[in-house]
Amino acid sequence: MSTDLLGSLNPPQREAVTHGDGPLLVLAGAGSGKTRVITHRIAWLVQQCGVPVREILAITFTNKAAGEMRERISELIGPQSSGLWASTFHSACARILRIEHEAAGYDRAFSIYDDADQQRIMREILKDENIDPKRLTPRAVLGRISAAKNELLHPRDLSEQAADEAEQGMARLYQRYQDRLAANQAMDFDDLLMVTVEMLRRDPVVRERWQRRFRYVLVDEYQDTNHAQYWLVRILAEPERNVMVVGDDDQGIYSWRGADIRNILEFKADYPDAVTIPLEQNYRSTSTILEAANAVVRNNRGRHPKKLFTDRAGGEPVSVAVCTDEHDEARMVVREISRATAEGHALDQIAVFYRTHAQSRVIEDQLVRSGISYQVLGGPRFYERAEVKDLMSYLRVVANPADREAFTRAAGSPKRGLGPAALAKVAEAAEARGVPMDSVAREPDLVPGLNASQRDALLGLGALLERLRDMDASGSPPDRVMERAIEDSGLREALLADGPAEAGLGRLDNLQELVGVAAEYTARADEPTLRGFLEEVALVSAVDEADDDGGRVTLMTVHNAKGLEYDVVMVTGLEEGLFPHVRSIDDPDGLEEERRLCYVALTRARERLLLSHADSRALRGNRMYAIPSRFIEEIPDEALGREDRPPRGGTGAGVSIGVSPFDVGDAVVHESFGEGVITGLQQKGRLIQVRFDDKERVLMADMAPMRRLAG
DNA sequence: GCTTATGCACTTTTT
DNA sequence: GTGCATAAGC
Repeated sequence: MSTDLLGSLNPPQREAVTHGDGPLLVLAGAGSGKTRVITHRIAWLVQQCGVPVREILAITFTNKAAGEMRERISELIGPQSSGLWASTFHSACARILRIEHEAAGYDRAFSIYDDADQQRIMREILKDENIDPKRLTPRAVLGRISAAKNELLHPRDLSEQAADEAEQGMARLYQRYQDRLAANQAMDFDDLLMVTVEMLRRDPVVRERWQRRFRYVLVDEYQDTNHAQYWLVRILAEPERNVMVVGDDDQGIYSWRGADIRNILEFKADYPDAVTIPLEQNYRSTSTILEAANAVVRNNRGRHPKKLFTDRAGGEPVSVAVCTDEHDEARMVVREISRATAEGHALDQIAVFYRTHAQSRVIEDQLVRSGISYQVLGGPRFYERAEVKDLMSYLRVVANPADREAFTRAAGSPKRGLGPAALAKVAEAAEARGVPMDSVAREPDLVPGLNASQRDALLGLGALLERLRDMDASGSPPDRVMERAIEDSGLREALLADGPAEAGLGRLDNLQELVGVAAEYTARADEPTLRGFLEEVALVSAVDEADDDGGRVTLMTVHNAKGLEYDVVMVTGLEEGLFPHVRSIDDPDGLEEERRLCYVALTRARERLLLSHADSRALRGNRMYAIPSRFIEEIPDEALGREDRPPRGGTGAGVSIGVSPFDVGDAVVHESFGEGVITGLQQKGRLIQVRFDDKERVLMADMAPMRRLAG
């Protein structure tokens, strides 16, 4: 068996798999078989070292990756693999917290709040604080709170560090937000990590229990871990230090989410005796694709120098499509998909990438017209659909009576005459008595100021929730509870009654699908519970929702593409200001992250890589002129299969056009936008920012129909 | 309380 | 061009 386990591995892979105890850092380049190394190492630990499967914790970036890992390990070691913990950081923490909820200070049935829940709460807090939501958006505040949590900072820490009034205010908003979550027995995504880490730090009994439990910790995509995740790994691995981290500093693309690339760059400092093993042989891409990707990322400083190689010599040249605008680009995408399928590539082996979600619509339009079936990752998600959230809110409040957000949503849908004003009264009455909203609902006479029909509606809702809770308590599976909720709440009736029949039916189908998901969960789980189901649903990611056997082309942002691979990859919108994005273009670190993002995109391709850019693109309603991304310039001509670049648009790309005729402060007049003032130059004057009456635009210096005003 | 109309902000990336 | 939030009307 051991020969089987190692036979398919190259020497460095084998070294990583058979590494003894102690810290191990695997620097795994793109496509170097890191998943293989992790799965085989787990099998090795179990079979050769006699490590019980339940003592291994494997952390992956998505639930889908975790599922695939479990599958592959099961192929290696058989049914005992079912005892393995392979999950994301967030899922692992949620699971630990359900068990240790008392030590953590939460109900066992705590709710997990998603982005929409967070926004709603923050909007209300800002309103209550009389803060103009235009001056300070809920999103911005939540971003700051998230950053603080990732650094394991509490409101009081923020308050102590505050340098001015504004920061003091932020600390206050953070505190109010936490109070609100606590009142609902709820955690947001960041809390899952932070609460777990703090519990482990605070409580030696709990800490030792989990340290003994997980004697081996393996972490994938380590370059994208944040401070909280870093500490979680460090604490769990502390006594025995059997920690293996796998990552690639060239693929760190989540710094904006608190990921700290230093975690991987400084692993050796944390664990001086760590063994470092580089995996540099790429098994995925042709050498041409690899050459292009390497050439781009080589322009970054502050990275582990490495040289990926492959023995898949040659391959098709990387091609660059120059399009007139985004519609032209979309048609090109369709043509290339048709060409690839005609040449024998399956649709599910073709992917289209873009920097921002907004770019997907135009491409989707063309795909629909051509009848090519596709899926969009991270678009409007199933679990974010209104009717799905409505149904989920019934289940959430059944599982966690303290969850007022869920109660409020359930009460409002379907319409039963309970509006915001009435529900505020219910919340107030619940607050005053210190009981959940639905126990107030069962005694509506306690709520002052309601009319008779509202009291009836509340009574009915309270009774329904009680029935559903009884079902759950007596062991009815989640899908049965759900069916009852759809019927008795009137959701079904409301969906059938309102709007065009097809729309209502479509939404009802979504609810049926949700019931199906629950039934599937019930069949699969060891101990199916409503709580367990809700948790699973709360933690699904965009990539988890993808299906890869549908025979469809997949569209996604480059961020979503991490860890995936396709025969044919198209990277669209490679334009200055879009990719690299304007928001990072003037910041050296931001620009390097954009470049890593580009590296991730290019290295997803196995056989064929197509890049495209458009001369003009409609953005936020107005049309912008664009020049090709510098990342295209960074790809050597040989990889593009040509000695000379084709001439384009008068001036050759990559050729300096000399001194811009415009300078900051110049007054100008544009053929269609009228008079304006130059406010900035980018790209050595090739791009100019102009402030017109209505808004600021970025134009190409040598193409815009514009001249300086004399004077 | 609910439905419809208008305006305005949106677009970086997400567990 | 869109979707969302607030405002006005029923």
